Amino acid sequence: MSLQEAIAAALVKARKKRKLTQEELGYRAGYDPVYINMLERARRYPSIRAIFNLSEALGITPAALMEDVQKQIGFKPR
Amino acid sequence: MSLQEAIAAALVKARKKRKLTQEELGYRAGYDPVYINMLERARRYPSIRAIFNLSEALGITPAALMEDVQKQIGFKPR
DNA sequence: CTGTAGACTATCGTCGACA
DNA sequence: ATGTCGACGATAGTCTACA
Repeated sequence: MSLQEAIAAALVKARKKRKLTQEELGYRAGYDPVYINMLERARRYPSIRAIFNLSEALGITPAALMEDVQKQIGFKPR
Repeated sequence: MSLQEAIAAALVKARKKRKLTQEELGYRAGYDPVYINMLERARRYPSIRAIFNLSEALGITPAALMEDVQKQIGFKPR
């Protein structure tokens, strides 16, 4: 599983937990729904700015989102 | 303190803790030293990919780096 | 409600040079 | 060892439209 795919999966999971549509999330985070869709299909790497905006709209911390991603790709600092 | 500045501060702090130069960090993380310099002067927002690469080179987790940033800007999920 | 496409603008990240 | 510049190619993110 690539980093991009892990981010996509983490975003979908967090959004569904909050029972939001891609469109609602886009609106709340200030992004185009088409872009949200691209992120969830692993077509784009979000900037850290986007991560913060999306996290806030999702009601989770960026750190928590990162942890979810780390687990999926088995990240280990050296 | 802006998000950009918080990221810059967190990166400088982590790099100095590891006693690396900007050049060494750039080399280890696979980025141009000029770019590391830009990040540390708050001139660029790193992509999430860069965050992962930099974190690995810094020997910390991306989540830990994000927590440091969150604290500095007082991030609160709604 | 989600996925896809194309064309667009803004920003990331590289590179050579110099102080 | 760091800071700065300008130019550049690559990629983030927008917008309209349709299935």
